[in-house]
Amino acid sequence: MPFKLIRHRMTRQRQIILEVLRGTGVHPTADVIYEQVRKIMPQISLGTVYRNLRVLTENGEIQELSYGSSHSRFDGNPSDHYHFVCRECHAVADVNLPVMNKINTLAAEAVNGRVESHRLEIYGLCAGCCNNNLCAKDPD
Amino acid sequence: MPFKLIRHRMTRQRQIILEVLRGTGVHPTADVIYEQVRKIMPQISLGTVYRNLRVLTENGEIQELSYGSSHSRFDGNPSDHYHFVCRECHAVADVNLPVMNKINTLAAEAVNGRVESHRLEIYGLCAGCCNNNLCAKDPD
DNA sequence: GTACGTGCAAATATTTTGCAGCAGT
DNA sequence: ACTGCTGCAAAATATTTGCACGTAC
Repeated sequence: MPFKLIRHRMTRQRQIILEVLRGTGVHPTADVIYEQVRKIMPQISLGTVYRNLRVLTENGEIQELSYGSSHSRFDGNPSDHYHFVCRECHAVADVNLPVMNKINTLAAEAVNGRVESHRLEIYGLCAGCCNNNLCAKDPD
Repeated sequence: MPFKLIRHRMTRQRQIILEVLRGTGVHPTADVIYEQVRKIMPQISLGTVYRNLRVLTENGEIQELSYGSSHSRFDGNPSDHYHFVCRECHAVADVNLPVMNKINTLAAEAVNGRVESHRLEIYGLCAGCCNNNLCAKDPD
């Protein structure tokens, strides 16, 4: 038997992590999630947060986003959608733009292999950073 | 004077790193670049490779790509283009698809702030992994 | 009862940085 | 000569993991 079916359990830790992620509009990093969850369950460990984020991602209940280099961010909304990333404060927000399935069709002609999905990120300045006079200047 | 102009020097190390990046079709990680450069200049240090990758990225001479979580990859082609990422072997390849500027226009209407650019990644199975019978199965 | 999950702490992996001497312009 | 750059090694960051005990099912 090459594959073993793991029967995941819904522990209190996993449940709280999921609730925190679903209840926030920002797309927090693992340690921000850790801090949030600790307010509800102070004894949780960071390792548990990472393990659960992995399990939830593999289950398709949340999604992992990685922009810039360093740390990952997580999104409690598992459905396919696009993101906006602020080049100044690095905030990540959902973009209210329909998913363009046509991109997969177009890409399939240009790629040697099988196209399954795509990921689109919009970059720029968020409203907050824009108001800090940054929008007066040209982009770097 | 809030900004200081740094006058970068073209050292032999920087030059070799740039040549290695421009001479490869793959999009290598920092330590792969390090190994390549060491064949030409064995005494170079990993810290120098990281410092130069940063400077070159800031200068717009190369670009940094980050998919999945862990390590960054670098692309010796600084012009705007899209990438294909294999979900199995994580190889990254250029996609021969024109840049769709219209996406910025569309996004500008859906975003609160200033849209400057976008990044598009196509996901799927590369030709090699496809041939390993993986294309017979449905995606996970 | 079984075996997945947890907290803790140590281990990994990746990237950054302080420092004294080196080298591009 | 000025100041950025280098190699080295240590530090900082982010994430993973071994282990013994705990708990969902």
